[in-house]
Amino acid sequence: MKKISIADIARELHVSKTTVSFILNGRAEEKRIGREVVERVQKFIEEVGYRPNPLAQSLRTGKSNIIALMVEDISNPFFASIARLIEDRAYKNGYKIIYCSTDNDTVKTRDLISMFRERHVDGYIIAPPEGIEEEISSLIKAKMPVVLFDRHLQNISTDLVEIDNLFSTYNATRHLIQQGFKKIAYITFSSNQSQMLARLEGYHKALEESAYKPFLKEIPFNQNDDLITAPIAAFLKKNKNLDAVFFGTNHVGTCGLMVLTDIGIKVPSDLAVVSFDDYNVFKLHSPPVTAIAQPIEAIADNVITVLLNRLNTSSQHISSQSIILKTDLNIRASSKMIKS
Amino acid sequence: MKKISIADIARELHVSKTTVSFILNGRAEEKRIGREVVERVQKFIEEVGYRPNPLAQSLRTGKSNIIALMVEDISNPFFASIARLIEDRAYKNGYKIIYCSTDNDTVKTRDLISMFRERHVDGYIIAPPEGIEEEISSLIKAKMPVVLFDRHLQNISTDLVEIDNLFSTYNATRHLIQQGFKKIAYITFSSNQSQMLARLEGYHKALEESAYKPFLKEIPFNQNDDLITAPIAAFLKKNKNLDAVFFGTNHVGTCGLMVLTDIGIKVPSDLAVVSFDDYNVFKLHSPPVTAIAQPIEAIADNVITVLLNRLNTSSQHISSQSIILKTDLNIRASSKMIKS
DNA sequence: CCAACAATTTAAATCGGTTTACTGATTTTT
DNA sequence: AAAAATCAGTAAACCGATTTAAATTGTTGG
Repeated sequence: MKKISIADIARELHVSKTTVSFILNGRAEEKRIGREVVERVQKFIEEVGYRPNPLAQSLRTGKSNIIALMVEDISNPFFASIARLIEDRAYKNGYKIIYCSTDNDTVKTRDLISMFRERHVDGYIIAPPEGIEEEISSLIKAKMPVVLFDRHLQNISTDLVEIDNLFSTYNATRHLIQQGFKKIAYITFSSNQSQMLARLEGYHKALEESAYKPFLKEIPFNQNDDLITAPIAAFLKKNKNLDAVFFGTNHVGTCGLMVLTDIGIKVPSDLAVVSFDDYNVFKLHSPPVTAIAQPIEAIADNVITVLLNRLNTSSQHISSQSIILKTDLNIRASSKMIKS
Repeated sequence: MKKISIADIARELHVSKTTVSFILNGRAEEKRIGREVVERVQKFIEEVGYRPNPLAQSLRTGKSNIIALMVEDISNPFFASIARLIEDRAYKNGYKIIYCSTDNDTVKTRDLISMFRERHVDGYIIAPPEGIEEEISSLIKAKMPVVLFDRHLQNISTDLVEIDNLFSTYNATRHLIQQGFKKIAYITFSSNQSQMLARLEGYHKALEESAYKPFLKEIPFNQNDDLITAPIAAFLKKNKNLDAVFFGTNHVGTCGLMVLTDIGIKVPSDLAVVSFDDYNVFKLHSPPVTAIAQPIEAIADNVITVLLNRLNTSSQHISSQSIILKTDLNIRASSKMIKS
């Protein structure tokens, strides 16, 4: 019992492939296929459970019903959660997701994009690393739907879903200041990605307003936790007089907490902590850690909605939109610190 | 500058498509294509940066260079981490990953498998929900490489990578008993999946050896945290005399910790805690929580190695293998509890 | 009765590769 | 010198759909 093809159906029912194809694609009316023929074909298709070969379809039409999802690292809970939500919506709309982790690696990302192009994926959802402006531009020029999220690229105008990074860190830093903290460090990955720059700027802005001195530690991006904890530990040991520390991403945040636990610094009595992104780790930490919660559901929802709209051709010529979402500052460290 | 096809090359160089195809596929030698021709073609291909259309290739050959990865939930850190490691190896070997979350939903999984079949994916990596024995059998019968992991299915003989679940919980429960705990509860998802049954059995076995009474709470599988925390809270309130609780999965574990925090039960002074799976949440909890660590890297590594071997046709007829990996019991709760 | 037109239906081209089966020329074997 | 084998390469079929352009058949008006 081999797979049955459109030709088999045509032969069996003594009609042409063309007729069957038209019926399959709902163009029977338009193509004035007779009532009786349509019914016969549909009945037969139903009976044998025929499903067209998507590869052949893709080859002919250029559409693959596949969406490429490119994130920094699928094992990062932020991206994993978003991937999950996007996946659900995509499948419900007849699209599959083919994903990959870019590691913020420009060369790798370039390769991946060109592979996806070859495979004729229908659309792209990308948290772009720096330096791939050209490839993205090229995709856009080729009329490919591209939705960026989490960060944007200079001079690239395409659909975008982001959060208000600058305000988020500004606001959280101000919160620390209002709590009486003065020596507030900011520890983050060194990166020129838009969201990272904006976050850093928010921190600086808040400090400047109070004329406080910044304590900045930038760590090279890496997947290996040891290469993150080590510099954090070194930094904290060198700056023992800090009274608060702000972690710029969830990954840095968890690594940071590990260091604090390790070297026996108590939160928040010894050192107040705030982190970007809000996860179980921060909620369950005792006492719980204040964190900036990104609206994961809203981000995923907007991303996939925008992309699906583009794919439905209806909104082909609508100019690209930028959606900026708000974050929540979940204030948790209960014990307010009073510096003498 | 449109995409260039094999026909274009043939025309340009005054050779046949066949010749070009043979050269592309490294069969020039075998097909006795002349040195000079091979070089001319290769040079041209290099120059124009020609890459064959994978869709056309797939259509003809039936191979897609795509691996389907079906997990319970990609946003679960256990699966996300494994996905990440698998992804790396797959891409390095010229395969792409198309993934989906099954939600342990039989119907959904069935649909997904049939979609993947239509798309002619080359191999499957599956953490199977119950009730899809038939589909898996059918895949195997069709000579599709299938690697199951995390759990297995009754009467299905295919490659498998698992951990020693029974021993893991047995061992951890014994550890609790040795610490002097007597009323040890086990909270888990209600499930007939092999790994869940084995874990439960390990717990029971250890208790029986000491003739202790089991306290079991099974919660319906769900993605929604509220539907997990609520029953846990209810259970704990009903059984105030417990002195230890064992969480059967990382998800139940994190939800469990939330409940404990919520209702103000101190770990481990009020209640000792052990969880299956070891994550930041448990490491960073203060005091840190004892947990069973699955060897994520080893699991991913074995899974993809086995699959890649199968795909390399060489090991076509080698009978299927089951790999059972060991876990680590990371003992953390320092304060030993002395019951009077 | 024939042209014009509409209503159905279809042959054939196409997408871009791979593979089978074959050709024509040269060389070796018998 | 005829037959067989080797060499170098190619035409055409094929994978399974979509789509264009055209062919049939039936109807109507002049």
